[in-house]
Amino acid sequence: MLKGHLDAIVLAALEAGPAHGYAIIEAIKTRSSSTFDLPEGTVYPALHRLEQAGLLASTWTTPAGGRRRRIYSLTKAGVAALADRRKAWGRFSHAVDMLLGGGRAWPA
Amino acid sequence: MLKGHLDAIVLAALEAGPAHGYAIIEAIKTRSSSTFDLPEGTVYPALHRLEQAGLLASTWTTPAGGRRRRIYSLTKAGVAALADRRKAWGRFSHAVDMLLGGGRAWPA
DNA sequence: CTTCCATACCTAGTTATACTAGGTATATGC
DNA sequence: GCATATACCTAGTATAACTAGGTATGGAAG
Repeated sequence: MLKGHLDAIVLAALEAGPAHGYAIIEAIKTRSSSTFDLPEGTVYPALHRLEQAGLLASTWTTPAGGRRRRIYSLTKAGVAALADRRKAWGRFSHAVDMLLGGGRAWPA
Repeated sequence: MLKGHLDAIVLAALEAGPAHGYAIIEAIKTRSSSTFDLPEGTVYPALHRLEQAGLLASTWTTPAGGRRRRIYSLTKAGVAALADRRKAWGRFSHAVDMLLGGGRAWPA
């Protein structure tokens, strides 16, 4: 369960350049060493949501002798949102690390 | 949004010893440097859920001249679950770090 | 040559979870 | 005596992730 962090992951996947949905899924799987093998039903709606929110833009392409693809790229707002999400992830994961790392006794 | 990780946080808060709900909320706030200032409506239902699942046990106490408190403690299953959740968090956060840390170009 | 798999997209509906917004009650400080 | 902090609770809401389907093409295997 990625709840709340999927957007950041998808945005980050597009940081290196535009890509289509299926490639994004593969990239997330590869770059997470298969920790995240996301079903399409998770990623496609997320892409639509992010486009709706103005963080992504898309165009249809049909490569020579290929299937139609929808290419997504980060908008300016998307780049900014990614930076925000990264900071939020840093704060979040640091806080959880503190809480889980613990094992200290209760403060008096 | 803590989705999916709240259980681990609550279980970890009880690792150092039994405590009541309100104290757990305070401890989470303190030990996360106020990153997590969880509303009661989040924590109490979570405690009930975890008790229902057999990961926590509770007893009522009334300290001298005090309000009634429900003291929660980890069960054996709760200790085991915490260990699992910790591992899951490690895998999860490491994977997200890889994905967000990136910025590399697409592999050919 | 056809059958299967990988590619590539989609959505309606379910589920689970965190949160909102209330409510109750006691002890303490001003 | 009134506000604040302590201490508990629950019904309802929002929404995100996932399940489980559906469509269609290209290439490989048989």
